[in-house]
Amino acid sequence: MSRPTTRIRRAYRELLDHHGPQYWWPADTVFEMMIGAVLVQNTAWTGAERALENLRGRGLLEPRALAGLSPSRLAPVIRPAGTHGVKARRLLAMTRWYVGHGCHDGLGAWDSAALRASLLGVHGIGPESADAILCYAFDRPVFPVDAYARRLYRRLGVMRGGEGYEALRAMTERALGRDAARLGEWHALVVAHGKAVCRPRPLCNECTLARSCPRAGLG
DNA sequence: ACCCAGGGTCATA
DNA sequence: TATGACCATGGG
Repeated sequence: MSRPTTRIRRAYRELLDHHGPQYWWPADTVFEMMIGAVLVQNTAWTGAERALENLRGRGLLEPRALAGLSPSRLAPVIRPAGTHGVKARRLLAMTRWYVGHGCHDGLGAWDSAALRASLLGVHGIGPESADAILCYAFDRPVFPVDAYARRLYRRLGVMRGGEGYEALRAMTERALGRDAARLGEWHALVVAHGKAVCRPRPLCNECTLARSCPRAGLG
């Protein structure tokens, strides 16, 4: 039995070899990435992407433009992302925060801990969204722990059972190093693997981590 | 007709 | 702190 850090490093190598670089996060600007992080919550990326295109077509990927909208005007625009009522409020809260703190230039100088704490104070931004934003938009070395990561870690045997979000995040950052690009790549690979293996059935037969899928019937 | 998807908030015990 | 209801569309 190897140590958790060793297993995670080995899995990283396997998934990178098998799936290749994922080139995440798909966004042209910091603000667009942040919008995507909210839109994709508990939703397939295809829906978030449609909502994003609707926003783009109306010039609403500009913070100032978006900030001028009411929730009831914004909601129908992002409808394909699902839960559009709550997401409209969340996007506006996040936009107010972003503009109010000087956008990217004003926020870039903050240290990671302060930036994280501030993000968590925004309505609609929880641990995973905050860490995704830190990692992909602000290039900070943090790992966003999602449902796919929990499933994979369980099957890799690096979890005993009730580890919380912070424990898994710390474990991963210890295993892969405090490197934003590497942690971001790992998060993307974990999602790619989860989607390939778990839906609708194992599509990823040659992947040696196929047994990490709870629905694969392999354990 | 289900089940789920790159979560988070809020109320309740 | 720990569950559970709720949000809501689109694809399998």
